[in-house]
Amino acid sequence: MQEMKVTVDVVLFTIRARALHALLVRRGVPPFAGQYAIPGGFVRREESLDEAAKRELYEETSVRDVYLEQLYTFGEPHRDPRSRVITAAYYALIGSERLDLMAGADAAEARWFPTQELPKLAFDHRKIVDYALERLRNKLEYTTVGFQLLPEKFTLTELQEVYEAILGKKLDKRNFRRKIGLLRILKPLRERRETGRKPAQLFRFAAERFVKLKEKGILFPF
Amino acid sequence: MQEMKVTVDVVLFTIRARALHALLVRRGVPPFAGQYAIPGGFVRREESLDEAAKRELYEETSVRDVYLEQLYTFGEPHRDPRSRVITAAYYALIGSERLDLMAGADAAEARWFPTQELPKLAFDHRKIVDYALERLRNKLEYTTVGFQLLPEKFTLTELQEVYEAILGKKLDKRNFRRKIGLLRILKPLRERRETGRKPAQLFRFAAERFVKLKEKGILFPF
DNA sequence: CCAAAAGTGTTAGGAGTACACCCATGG
DNA sequence: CCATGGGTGTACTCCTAACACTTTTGG
Repeated sequence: MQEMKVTVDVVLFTIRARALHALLVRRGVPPFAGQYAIPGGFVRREESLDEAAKRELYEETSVRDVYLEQLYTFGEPHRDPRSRVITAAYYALIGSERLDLMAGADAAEARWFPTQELPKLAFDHRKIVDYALERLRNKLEYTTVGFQLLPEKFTLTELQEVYEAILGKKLDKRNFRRKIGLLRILKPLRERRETGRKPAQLFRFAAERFVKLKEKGILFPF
Repeated sequence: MQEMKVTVDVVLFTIRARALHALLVRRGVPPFAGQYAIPGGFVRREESLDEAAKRELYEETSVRDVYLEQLYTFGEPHRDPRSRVITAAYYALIGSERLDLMAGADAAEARWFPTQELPKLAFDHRKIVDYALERLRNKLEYTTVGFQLLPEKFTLTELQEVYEAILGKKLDKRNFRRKIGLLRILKPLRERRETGRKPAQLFRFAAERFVKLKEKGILFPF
Protein backbone atom coordinates (compact mmCIF):
# COMPACT_ATOMS: atom_id res chain seq x y z
CA MET A 1 0.00 0.00 0.00
CA GLN A 2 2.99 2.20 -0.44
CA GLU A 3 2.58 5.18 -2.73
CA MET A 4 4.17 5.35 -6.15
CA LYS A 5 5.13 7.86 -8.76
CA VAL A 6 2.64 8.19 -11.57
CA THR A 7 3.45 9.67 -14.95
CA VAL A 8 1.74 10.09 -18.28
CA ASP A 9 3.65 9.56 -21.54
CA VAL A 10 2.22 10.56 -24.89
CA VAL A 11 3.06 9.23 -28.35
CA LEU A 12 2.24 12.07 -30.74
CA PHE A 13 1.73 11.04 -34.37
CA THR A 14 1.45 13.02 -37.54
CA ILE A 15 1.82 12.45 -41.26
CA ARG A 16 4.74 14.04 -43.06
CA ALA A 17 5.71 13.35 -46.63
CA ARG A 18 3.19 10.52 -46.84
CA ALA A 19 4.75 8.69 -43.90
CA LEU A 20 3.63 8.30 -40.32
CA HIS A 21 5.93 10.11 -37.88
CA ALA A 22 6.19 10.13 -34.09
CA LEU A 23 7.51 13.00 -31.99
CA LEU A 24 10.46 12.19 -29.75
CA VAL A 25 12.43 14.35 -27.33
CA ARG A 26 16.07 13.88 -26.49
CA ARG A 27 16.75 13.38 -22.81
CA GLY A 28 19.24 15.75 -21.22
CA VAL A 29 19.68 13.95 -17.92
CA PRO A 30 20.28 10.38 -16.75
CA PRO A 31 19.07 7.79 -16.90
CA PHE A 32 19.23 7.31 -20.66
CA ALA A 33 20.78 10.77 -21.15
CA GLY A 34 21.16 11.58 -24.84
CA GLN A 35 18.61 8.99 -25.88
CA TYR A 36 15.23 9.80 -27.32
CA ALA A 37 12.01 9.29 -25.38
CA ILE A 38 8.35 10.09 -25.81
CA PRO A 39 7.10 13.26 -24.11
CA GLY A 40 5.66 12.86 -20.63
CA GLY A 41 5.88 13.76 -17.00
CA PHE A 42 4.42 13.43 -13.55
CA VAL A 43 0.72 13.64 -12.81
CA ARG A 44 -0.16 16.45 -10.43
CA ARG A 45 -2.25 16.06 -7.34
CA GLU A 46 -5.31 17.89 -8.64
CA GLU A 47 -5.49 16.88 -12.28
CA SER A 48 -6.93 13.82 -13.99
CA LEU A 49 -4.79 11.57 -16.17
CA ASP A 50 -6.31 13.05 -19.31
CA GLU A 51 -5.59 16.55 -18.09
CA ALA A 52 -2.03 15.60 -17.25
CA ALA A 53 -1.53 14.17 -20.72
CA LYS A 54 -2.88 17.34 -22.34
CA ARG A 55 -0.75 19.54 -20.13
CA GLU A 56 2.46 17.62 -20.73
CA LEU A 57 1.87 17.60 -24.42
CA TYR A 58 1.29 21.34 -24.38
CA GLU A 59 4.35 22.03 -22.26
CA GLU A 60 6.65 19.95 -24.40
CA THR A 61 5.24 20.71 -27.84
CA SER A 62 3.00 23.80 -27.41
CA VAL A 63 0.27 21.84 -29.16
CA ARG A 64 -3.34 21.98 -27.94
CA ASP A 65 -6.66 20.49 -28.90
CA VAL A 66 -5.40 17.28 -30.39
CA TYR A 67 -7.10 13.92 -30.53
CA LEU A 68 -5.95 12.13 -27.39
CA GLU A 69 -6.70 8.62 -26.19
CA GLN A 70 -5.46 6.51 -23.32
CA LEU A 71 -3.52 3.51 -24.51
CA TYR A 72 -2.38 1.24 -21.74
CA THR A 73 -0.76 1.52 -18.34
CA PHE A 74 2.72 0.15 -17.88
CA GLY A 75 3.80 -0.77 -14.40
CA GLU A 76 6.65 -3.24 -14.36
CA PRO A 77 8.53 -2.79 -11.07
CA HIS A 78 11.85 -1.78 -12.64
CA ARG A 79 10.87 -0.07 -15.86
CA ASP A 80 12.47 3.08 -14.42
CA PRO A 81 15.80 2.14 -12.83
CA ARG A 82 15.53 4.93 -10.24
CA SER A 83 12.25 4.06 -8.58
CA ARG A 84 8.86 2.53 -9.06
CA VAL A 85 7.01 4.52 -11.71
CA ILE A 86 3.60 3.69 -13.11
CA THR A 87 2.93 5.32 -16.46
CA ALA A 88 -0.41 5.78 -18.14
CA ALA A 89 0.49 5.89 -21.84
CA TYR A 90 -1.54 7.92 -24.31
CA TYR A 91 -1.38 8.51 -28.00
CA ALA A 92 -2.31 11.69 -29.80
CA LEU A 93 -2.87 12.70 -33.41
CA ILE A 94 -2.23 16.06 -35.02
CA GLY A 95 -2.89 17.34 -38.51
CA SER A 96 0.23 18.03 -40.50
CA GLU A 97 -0.90 21.60 -41.16
CA ARG A 98 -0.49 22.40 -37.49
CA LEU A 99 3.15 21.41 -37.26
CA ASP A 100 4.30 25.02 -37.23
CA LEU A 101 2.75 25.34 -33.79
CA MET A 102 5.73 23.35 -32.67
CA ALA A 103 7.93 26.40 -33.14
CA GLY A 104 7.59 27.60 -29.55
CA ALA A 105 8.19 24.17 -28.12
CA ASP A 106 9.64 23.95 -24.67
CA ALA A 107 11.67 20.82 -25.16
CA ALA A 108 14.78 21.98 -27.01
CA GLU A 109 15.40 18.70 -28.76
CA ALA A 110 12.06 17.54 -30.09
CA ARG A 111 12.16 15.79 -33.46
CA TRP A 112 9.84 13.90 -35.73
CA PHE A 113 10.93 10.40 -36.70
CA PRO A 114 9.31 8.19 -39.31
CA THR A 115 7.82 5.28 -37.42
CA GLN A 116 9.77 2.98 -39.69
CA GLU A 117 13.09 4.48 -38.58
CA LEU A 118 12.92 5.04 -34.85
CA PRO A 119 16.14 5.43 -32.88
CA LYS A 120 16.81 3.47 -29.73
CA LEU A 121 14.39 4.70 -27.08
CA ALA A 122 14.76 5.27 -23.35
CA PHE A 123 12.99 3.12 -20.75
CA ASP A 124 10.34 0.82 -22.24
CA HIS A 125 9.24 3.51 -24.65
CA ARG A 126 9.78 1.36 -27.67
CA LYS A 127 7.16 -1.00 -26.36
CA ILE A 128 4.80 1.92 -25.82
CA VAL A 129 5.28 3.24 -29.35
CA ASP A 130 4.73 -0.21 -30.82
CA TYR A 131 1.56 -0.58 -28.82
CA ALA A 132 0.36 2.83 -30.01
CA LEU A 133 1.04 1.89 -33.62
CA GLU A 134 -0.95 -1.27 -33.27
CA ARG A 135 -3.87 0.57 -31.67
CA LEU A 136 -3.78 3.25 -34.35
CA ARG A 137 -3.84 0.69 -37.14
CA ASN A 138 -6.77 -1.10 -35.58
CA LYS A 139 -8.77 2.03 -34.84
CA LEU A 140 -8.23 3.31 -38.34
CA GLU A 141 -10.39 0.50 -39.64
CA TYR A 142 -13.45 1.04 -37.52
CA THR A 143 -13.40 4.66 -36.41
CA THR A 144 -12.77 8.07 -37.88
CA VAL A 145 -9.40 8.69 -36.23
CA GLY A 146 -7.85 9.00 -39.67
CA PHE A 147 -9.40 12.43 -40.13
CA GLN A 148 -7.52 13.72 -37.09
CA LEU A 149 -4.32 13.55 -39.11
CA LEU A 150 -5.62 15.84 -41.85
CA PRO A 151 -6.33 19.56 -42.06
CA GLU A 152 -9.97 20.59 -41.97
CA LYS A 153 -10.09 20.66 -45.77
CA PHE A 154 -8.54 17.81 -47.65
CA THR A 155 -8.70 15.89 -50.90
CA LEU A 156 -9.63 12.25 -51.28
CA THR A 157 -6.09 11.44 -52.34
CA GLU A 158 -4.76 12.97 -49.14
CA LEU A 159 -7.20 10.91 -47.12
CA GLN A 160 -6.15 7.78 -48.94
CA GLU A 161 -2.52 8.57 -48.28
CA VAL A 162 -3.23 8.69 -44.54
CA TYR A 163 -4.70 5.21 -44.70
CA GLU A 164 -1.83 3.94 -46.79
CA ALA A 165 0.80 5.44 -44.49
CA ILE A 166 -0.70 3.85 -41.38
CA LEU A 167 -1.68 0.51 -42.83
CA GLY A 168 1.58 0.28 -44.72
CA LYS A 169 0.07 -0.83 -47.98
CA LYS A 170 -1.32 0.61 -51.19
CA LEU A 171 -5.07 0.82 -51.51
CA ASP A 172 -7.11 0.75 -54.70
CA LYS A 173 -8.22 4.28 -55.56
CA ARG A 174 -11.61 3.37 -56.94
CA ASN A 175 -12.52 0.99 -54.15
CA PHE A 176 -11.34 3.46 -51.54
CA ARG A 177 -13.50 6.22 -52.95
CA ARG A 178 -16.54 4.06 -53.30
CA LYS A 179 -16.34 2.92 -49.70
CA ILE A 180 -15.76 6.40 -48.32
CA GLY A 181 -18.63 7.61 -50.46
CA LEU A 182 -20.99 4.98 -49.11
CA LEU A 183 -20.32 6.17 -45.57
CA ARG A 184 -21.63 9.65 -46.44
CA ILE A 185 -19.41 11.32 -43.89
CA LEU A 186 -17.66 13.74 -46.24
CA LYS A 187 -19.06 17.07 -47.28
CA PRO A 188 -17.75 18.36 -50.63
CA LEU A 189 -16.77 22.01 -50.46
CA ARG A 190 -17.22 24.67 -53.12
CA GLU A 191 -13.45 24.80 -53.39
CA ARG A 192 -10.73 22.99 -55.18
CA ARG A 193 -7.09 22.56 -54.42
CA GLU A 194 -4.99 24.26 -57.09
CA THR A 195 -1.98 22.07 -57.24
CA GLY A 196 -0.23 22.67 -60.50
CA ARG A 197 -2.17 19.95 -62.29
CA LYS A 198 -5.84 19.20 -62.43
CA PRO A 199 -7.47 20.78 -59.36
CA ALA A 200 -8.82 18.35 -56.78
CA GLN A 201 -12.14 18.55 -54.98
CA LEU A 202 -11.82 19.51 -51.33
CA PHE A 203 -13.89 17.86 -48.60
CA ARG A 204 -14.42 18.25 -44.92
CA PHE A 205 -15.32 15.59 -42.37
CA ALA A 206 -19.04 15.77 -41.54
CA ALA A 207 -18.91 14.34 -38.03
CA GLU A 208 -22.65 14.77 -37.41
CA ARG A 209 -23.45 11.90 -39.64
CA PHE A 210 -21.00 9.56 -38.00
CA VAL A 211 -23.02 9.19 -34.83
CA LYS A 212 -25.82 7.56 -36.77
CA LEU A 213 -23.42 5.30 -38.60
CA LYS A 214 -21.96 4.03 -35.36
CA GLU A 215 -25.39 3.10 -34.08
CA LYS A 216 -26.03 1.08 -37.17
CA GLY A 217 -22.72 -0.68 -36.83
CA ILE A 218 -21.44 0.58 -40.14
CA LEU A 219 -17.70 0.74 -40.12
CA PHE A 220 -14.61 1.34 -42.18
CA PRO A 221 -13.82 -1.83 -44.02
CA PHE A 222 -10.33 -1.42 -45.47
CA MET B 1 5.59 14.89 -8.72
CA GLN B 2 3.99 13.80 -5.52
CA GLU B 3 3.43 10.10 -5.09
CA MET B 4 0.02 8.51 -5.24
CA LYS B 5 -1.77 5.39 -4.22
CA VAL B 6 -2.15 2.85 -6.99
CA THR B 7 -4.69 0.05 -6.96
CA VAL B 8 -5.92 -2.61 -9.31
CA ASP B 9 -9.62 -3.44 -9.56
CA VAL B 10 -10.91 -6.49 -11.39
CA VAL B 11 -14.30 -7.13 -12.93
CA LEU B 12 -14.74 -10.90 -12.91
CA PHE B 13 -17.33 -12.24 -15.33
CA THR B 14 -18.93 -15.61 -15.71
CA ILE B 15 -22.01 -17.12 -17.29
CA ARG B 16 -24.73 -18.49 -15.03
CA ALA B 17 -28.12 -19.62 -16.17
CA ARG B 18 -27.49 -18.27 -19.67
CA ALA B 19 -26.84 -14.77 -18.37
CA LEU B 20 -23.63 -12.83 -17.92
CA HIS B 21 -22.80 -12.22 -14.26
CA ALA B 22 -20.20 -10.07 -12.50
CA LEU B 23 -18.69 -10.78 -9.10
CA LEU B 24 -19.13 -8.05 -6.48
CA VAL B 25 -18.00 -7.84 -2.87
CA ARG B 26 -19.82 -5.96 -0.16
CA ARG B 27 -17.71 -3.32 1.57
CA GLY B 28 -17.47 -3.60 5.31
CA VAL B 29 -15.85 -0.24 6.01
CA PRO B 30 -16.38 3.38 4.95
CA PRO B 31 -16.44 4.97 2.54
CA PHE B 32 -19.42 3.31 0.84
CA ALA B 33 -19.78 0.80 3.71
CA GLY B 34 -22.45 -1.76 2.92
CA GLN B 35 -22.34 -1.06 -0.81
CA TYR B 36 -21.03 -3.46 -3.40
CA ALA B 37 -17.75 -2.93 -5.20
CA ILE B 38 -15.54 -4.86 -7.58
CA PRO B 39 -12.62 -6.76 -6.03
CA GLY B 40 -9.31 -4.94 -5.89
CA GLY B 41 -6.55 -3.57 -3.75
CA PHE B 42 -3.22 -1.83 -3.58
CA VAL B 43 -0.31 -2.64 -5.87
CA ARG B 44 2.76 -3.78 -3.99
CA ARG B 45 6.20 -2.35 -4.47
CA GLU B 46 7.71 -5.38 -6.19
CA GLU B 47 4.90 -6.67 -8.36
CA SER B 48 3.68 -5.64 -11.79
CA LEU B 49 0.14 -4.47 -12.38
CA ASP B 50 -0.79 -7.82 -13.93
CA GLU B 51 0.65 -9.66 -10.96
CA ALA B 52 -1.24 -7.43 -8.57
CA ALA B 53 -4.49 -8.09 -10.41
CA LYS B 54 -3.92 -11.85 -10.29
CA ARG B 55 -3.03 -11.72 -6.61
CA GLU B 56 -6.01 -9.62 -5.59
CA LEU B 57 -8.33 -11.83 -7.54
CA TYR B 58 -6.90 -14.89 -5.86
CA GLU B 59 -7.07 -13.37 -2.40
CA GLU B 60 -10.65 -12.27 -2.76
CA THR B 61 -12.06 -15.17 -4.75
CA SER B 62 -9.48 -17.98 -4.46
CA VAL B 63 -9.58 -18.23 -8.23
CA ARG B 64 -6.42 -18.70 -10.28
CA ASP B 65 -5.47 -19.04 -13.91
CA VAL B 66 -8.24 -16.98 -15.39
CA TYR B 67 -8.20 -14.95 -18.55
CA LEU B 68 -7.15 -11.47 -17.44
CA GLU B 69 -6.79 -8.29 -19.46
CA GLN B 70 -6.08 -4.70 -18.57
CA LEU B 71 -9.01 -2.46 -19.32
CA TYR B 72 -8.36 1.19 -18.62
CA THR B 73 -6.83 3.32 -15.90
CA PHE B 74 -9.06 5.64 -13.95
CA GLY B 75 -7.48 8.60 -12.24
CA GLU B 76 -9.94 11.38 -11.55
CA PRO B 77 -8.60 13.37 -8.58
CA HIS B 78 -11.54 12.69 -6.26
CA ARG B 79 -12.78 9.30 -7.32
CA ASP B 80 -11.83 8.10 -3.84
CA PRO B 81 -13.03 10.67 -1.30
CA ARG B 82 -10.18 9.84 1.10
CA SER B 83 -7.17 10.51 -1.07
CA ARG B 84 -5.82 10.45 -4.56
CA VAL B 85 -6.03 6.90 -5.90
CA ILE B 86 -5.15 5.79 -9.41
CA THR B 87 -6.69 2.47 -10.35
CA ALA B 88 -5.69 0.21 -13.21
CA ALA B 89 -8.90 -1.66 -14.00
CA TYR B 90 -8.86 -5.22 -15.33
CA TYR B 91 -11.48 -7.65 -16.39
CA ALA B 92 -11.31 -11.41 -16.01
CA LEU B 93 -13.30 -14.36 -17.33
CA ILE B 94 -13.93 -17.66 -15.64
CA GLY B 95 -15.70 -20.77 -16.82
CA SER B 96 -18.91 -21.50 -15.01
CA GLU B 97 -17.69 -24.99 -14.07
CA ARG B 98 -15.05 -23.46 -11.81
CA LEU B 99 -17.44 -21.52 -9.66
CA ASP B 100 -17.12 -23.97 -6.79
CA LEU B 101 -13.56 -22.78 -6.32
CA MET B 102 -15.18 -19.73 -4.84
CA ALA B 103 -16.02 -21.73 -1.74
CA GLY B 104 -12.85 -20.80 0.11
CA ALA B 105 -13.14 -17.16 -0.77
CA ASP B 106 -11.61 -14.65 1.56
CA ALA B 107 -14.13 -11.88 1.08
CA ALA B 108 -17.07 -12.92 3.20
CA GLU B 109 -19.68 -11.18 1.13
CA ALA B 110 -18.90 -11.96 -2.48
CA ARG B 111 -21.90 -12.42 -4.77
CA TRP B 112 -22.62 -12.87 -8.44
CA PHE B 113 -24.99 -10.35 -10.00
CA PRO B 114 -26.50 -10.53 -13.47
CA THR B 115 -25.00 -7.65 -15.39
CA GLN B 116 -28.51 -6.54 -16.19
CA GLU B 117 -29.37 -6.13 -12.50
CA LEU B 118 -26.39 -4.58 -10.79
CA PRO B 119 -26.88 -2.86 -7.44
CA LYS B 120 -25.56 0.62 -6.75
CA LEU B 121 -21.77 0.40 -6.73
CA ALA B 122 -19.13 2.13 -4.61
CA PHE B 123 -16.72 4.73 -6.04
CA ASP B 124 -16.81 4.95 -9.84
CA HIS B 125 -17.11 1.18 -10.12
CA ARG B 126 -20.26 1.35 -12.19
CA LYS B 127 -18.31 3.17 -14.86
CA ILE B 128 -15.61 0.50 -14.70
CA VAL B 129 -18.10 -2.35 -15.06
CA ASP B 130 -19.81 -0.61 -17.98
CA TYR B 131 -16.47 -0.16 -19.67
CA ALA B 132 -15.62 -3.82 -19.11
CA LEU B 133 -18.92 -4.89 -20.62
CA GLU B 134 -18.30 -2.81 -23.70
CA ARG B 135 -14.80 -4.21 -24.10
CA LEU B 136 -16.05 -7.75 -23.66
CA ARG B 137 -18.76 -7.33 -26.27
CA ASN B 138 -16.27 -5.93 -28.74
CA LYS B 139 -13.61 -8.53 -28.13
CA LEU B 140 -16.11 -11.33 -28.45
CA GLU B 141 -16.48 -10.51 -32.12
CA TYR B 142 -12.86 -10.70 -33.16
CA THR B 143 -11.09 -12.86 -30.61
CA THR B 144 -11.60 -16.15 -28.84
CA VAL B 145 -12.37 -14.70 -25.40
CA GLY B 146 -15.75 -16.40 -25.53
CA PHE B 147 -14.14 -19.79 -24.91
CA GLN B 148 -12.77 -18.55 -21.58
CA LEU B 149 -16.30 -18.59 -20.20
CA LEU B 150 -16.82 -22.27 -20.95
CA PRO B 151 -15.51 -25.49 -19.46
CA GLU B 152 -12.88 -27.33 -21.44
CA LYS B 153 -15.54 -29.52 -23.04
CA PHE B 154 -18.67 -27.85 -24.29
CA THR B 155 -21.45 -28.22 -26.83
CA LEU B 156 -22.15 -25.87 -29.70
CA THR B 157 -25.37 -24.77 -28.07
CA GLU B 158 -23.46 -23.79 -24.94
CA LEU B 159 -21.02 -21.80 -27.02
CA GLN B 160 -23.86 -20.05 -28.78
CA GLU B 161 -25.47 -19.23 -25.45
CA VAL B 162 -22.28 -17.47 -24.36
CA TYR B 163 -22.42 -15.29 -27.44
CA GLU B 164 -26.09 -14.59 -26.96
CA ALA B 165 -25.68 -13.72 -23.28
CA ILE B 166 -22.92 -11.21 -23.97
CA LEU B 167 -24.26 -9.69 -27.16
CA GLY B 168 -27.74 -9.59 -25.72
CA LYS B 169 -29.46 -10.97 -28.78
CA LYS B 170 -30.51 -14.26 -30.29
CA LEU B 171 -28.31 -15.73 -33.00
CA ASP B 172 -29.34 -18.03 -35.81
CA LYS B 173 -28.30 -21.57 -34.97
CA ARG B 174 -27.40 -22.65 -38.49
CA ASN B 175 -25.45 -19.51 -39.33
CA PHE B 176 -23.64 -19.66 -36.01
CA ARG B 177 -22.57 -23.25 -36.55
CA ARG B 178 -21.46 -22.66 -40.09
CA LYS B 179 -19.27 -19.73 -39.12
CA ILE B 180 -17.70 -21.52 -36.18
CA GLY B 181 -17.14 -24.52 -38.40
CA LEU B 182 -15.37 -22.46 -41.04
CA LEU B 183 -12.90 -21.20 -38.46
CA ARG B 184 -11.77 -24.78 -37.77
CA ILE B 185 -10.86 -24.01 -34.20
CA LEU B 186 -13.02 -26.65 -32.57
CA LYS B 187 -12.01 -30.23 -32.12
CA PRO B 188 -14.90 -32.68 -31.81
CA LEU B 189 -14.41 -35.15 -28.99
CA ARG B 190 -15.34 -38.82 -28.87
CA GLU B 191 -17.87 -37.94 -26.23
CA ARG B 192 -21.40 -36.71 -26.03
CA ARG B 193 -23.23 -34.85 -23.35
CA GLU B 194 -26.02 -37.01 -21.99
CA THR B 195 -28.62 -34.49 -21.08
CA GLY B 196 -31.90 -36.28 -20.81
CA ARG B 197 -32.77 -35.59 -24.43
CA LYS B 198 -30.81 -36.17 -27.60
CA PRO B 199 -27.12 -36.26 -26.64
CA ALA B 200 -25.02 -33.36 -27.95
CA GLN B 201 -21.56 -33.56 -29.46
CA LEU B 202 -18.82 -32.20 -27.20
CA PHE B 203 -15.99 -30.05 -28.50
CA ARG B 204 -12.88 -28.46 -27.16
CA PHE B 205 -11.16 -25.27 -28.26
CA ALA B 206 -8.18 -26.05 -30.49
CA ALA B 207 -6.09 -22.99 -29.72
CA GLU B 208 -3.16 -24.10 -31.88
CA ARG B 209 -5.03 -23.30 -35.02
CA PHE B 210 -6.05 -19.87 -33.89
CA VAL B 211 -2.56 -18.43 -34.20
CA LYS B 212 -2.58 -19.06 -37.91
CA LEU B 213 -6.04 -17.58 -38.28
CA LYS B 214 -4.97 -14.37 -36.58
CA GLU B 215 -2.09 -13.98 -38.97
CA LYS B 216 -4.42 -14.25 -41.90
CA GLY B 217 -6.75 -11.68 -40.39
CA ILE B 218 -9.62 -14.10 -40.20
CA LEU B 219 -11.97 -13.13 -37.46
CA PHE B 220 -15.28 -13.80 -35.81
CA PRO B 221 -17.98 -12.15 -37.84
CA PHE B 222 -21.17 -12.25 -35.76
C1' DC C 1 -45.99 -41.38 -28.96
C1' DC C 2 -44.82 -36.99 -27.05
C1' DA C 3 -41.65 -33.33 -25.57
C1' DA C 4 -37.26 -31.28 -26.00
C1' DA C 5 -33.09 -30.14 -27.82
C1' DA C 6 -29.74 -31.56 -31.67
C1' DG C 7 -28.59 -31.21 -36.08
C1' DT C 8 -28.61 -29.84 -41.05
C1' DG C 9 -28.77 -26.61 -46.78
C1' DT C 10 -30.33 -23.36 -49.89
C1' DT C 11 -31.08 -18.94 -51.71
C1' DA C 12 -30.88 -14.02 -52.43
C1' DG C 13 -28.70 -9.74 -51.57
C1' DG C 14 -24.72 -6.94 -50.36
C1' DA C 15 -19.84 -6.12 -49.87
C1' DG C 16 -15.07 -6.76 -51.35
C1' DT C 17 -11.67 -7.02 -54.84
C1' DA C 18 -9.47 -6.69 -59.18
C1' DC C 19 -8.85 -4.02 -62.98
C1' DA C 20 -7.87 0.45 -67.23
C1' DC C 21 -8.94 4.44 -69.30
C1' DC C 22 -10.29 9.42 -70.02
C1' DC C 23 -10.05 14.24 -68.11
C1' DA C 24 -8.42 18.78 -66.74
C1' DT C 25 -4.76 21.64 -66.00
C1' DG C 26 -0.08 24.15 -66.25
C1' DG C 27 3.86 24.61 -68.48
C1' DC D 1 1.07 18.67 -76.82
C1' DC D 2 2.82 16.48 -72.93
C1' DA D 3 3.24 15.25 -68.13
C1' DT D 4 0.79 14.76 -63.93
C1' DG D 5 -2.48 13.54 -60.84
C1' DG D 6 -7.87 13.54 -60.72
C1' DG D 7 -11.64 11.10 -61.52
C1' DT D 8 -14.83 7.18 -62.85
C1' DG D 9 -17.72 1.65 -63.62
C1' DT D 10 -18.10 -3.28 -64.17
C1' DA D 11 -17.81 -8.19 -63.26
C1' DC D 12 -16.80 -11.86 -60.18
C1' DT D 13 -16.47 -13.84 -55.82
C1' DC D 14 -17.54 -14.46 -51.24
C1' DC D 15 -19.80 -13.52 -47.00
C1' DT D 16 -24.21 -12.70 -44.58
C1' DA D 17 -28.78 -13.35 -43.30
C1' DA D 18 -33.17 -15.36 -43.58
C1' DC D 19 -35.55 -19.37 -43.18
C1' DA D 20 -38.05 -24.98 -41.48
C1' DC D 21 -37.85 -29.56 -40.97
C1' DT D 22 -35.95 -34.14 -39.42
C1' DT D 23 -33.51 -36.81 -35.80
C1' DT D 24 -32.62 -38.73 -31.40
C1' DT D 25 -33.51 -39.63 -26.95
C1' DG D 26 -36.09 -40.31 -22.24
C1' DG D 27 -40.16 -40.70 -20.09
